[in-house]
Amino acid sequence: MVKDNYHHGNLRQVLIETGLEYISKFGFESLSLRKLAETAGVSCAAPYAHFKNKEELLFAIQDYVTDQFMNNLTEAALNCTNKSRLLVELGISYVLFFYKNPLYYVFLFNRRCPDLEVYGPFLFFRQCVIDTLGKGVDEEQLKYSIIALWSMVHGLAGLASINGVIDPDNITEEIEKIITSIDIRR
Amino acid sequence: MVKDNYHHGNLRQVLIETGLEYISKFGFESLSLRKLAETAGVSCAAPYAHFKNKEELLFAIQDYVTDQFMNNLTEAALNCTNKSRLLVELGISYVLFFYKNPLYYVFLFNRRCPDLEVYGPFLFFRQCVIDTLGKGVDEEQLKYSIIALWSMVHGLAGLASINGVIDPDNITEEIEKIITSIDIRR
DNA sequence: TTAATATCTTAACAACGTTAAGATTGACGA
DNA sequence: TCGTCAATCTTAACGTTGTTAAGATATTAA
Repeated sequence: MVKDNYHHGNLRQVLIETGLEYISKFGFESLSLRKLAETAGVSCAAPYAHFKNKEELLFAIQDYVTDQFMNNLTEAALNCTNKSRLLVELGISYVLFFYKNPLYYVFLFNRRCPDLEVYGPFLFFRQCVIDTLGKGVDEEQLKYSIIALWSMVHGLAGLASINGVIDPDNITEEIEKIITSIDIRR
Repeated sequence: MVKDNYHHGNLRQVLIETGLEYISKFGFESLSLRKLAETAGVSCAAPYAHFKNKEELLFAIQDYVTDQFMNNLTEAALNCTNKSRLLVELGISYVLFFYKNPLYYVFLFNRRCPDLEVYGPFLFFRQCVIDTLGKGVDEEQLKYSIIALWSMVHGLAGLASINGVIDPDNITEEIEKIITSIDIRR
């Protein structure tokens, strides 16, 4: 049995992208390497030429989604002309990303625990908070405020898809009202 | 092969408890029904007399942990004599529960999406917020504030075990400083 | 005592992740 | 152009898993 193309040519990227497609629909727990290989038109052992095992493919997909997430955040910051609204826009963008793809949430945050000082989305969020609050806040207090703000946005991102948390007809406005209902203690 | 006790006698509860023990150590994803059955000294098909399938056992364990979590919250509220500290104590208790058992977090919140109006821990948290803030806040504003506060505590619970978020030598104090660094907008 | 029911065992099935051994392809230097 | 070598893929097999069917054993209740 000889195929005209013995080599797939782009298997690694195809596995990542079709894998992600599956995860966004059904979650990463039920993803099967064999089915993924079959979908790509390749034998069940072929993926092992590109990934050590299933977990390493999942890590690659995780990095892929993290990039998308990060781009989402930076874009929101760039599109924000009114500096006083930076944190609000950033928060909305953060929550919306996972509201649109609830299954990404666990996949991104609760598989490979990211190290805080290397984790891009957090570093970017922190810098935005620092830029916004300026020099008006005590440095130690600022440290805790950053974690608190991040926790709020991050928590809302995880809860947003729960029935009753956000009105589906007013998503963006609802998120903004929630986010702006708390204030930094000075 | 005849055992003196053909019937295990307490298999259902044993499966729940040893299952939970495993989950707290290794997470629910790698839990195996067969190994669980073997540990209980029973054949691999025996659990199916008590649970329709593996998922239903996991749901039962989830309910079991949710009860523990709920008891944790109500106890914290009962032990709080100073009414002005109710929300702080509740938040600390909330975060600590998952700081001690990080693997419970995904297991509780991101498998079977709880309905907000039936979910005990949220209902209790909401009532505490209402009791604390009293009549001083606009009713619609209160709705969003509750979600914001819950998001913050809930988010922190998920992030707390990430390296760098909380100083391990000062856990309770750190959590309090983070929680109290934001305020409700009135 | 007997019949019904709950609980368990044995045996088997398909699907899964993974590995070993070997085939095919493409790239590159002699 | 040829031969080598690494990258990529296939085939075949292994052990583990969740699940089911058929039947055995214990418990309960009439």
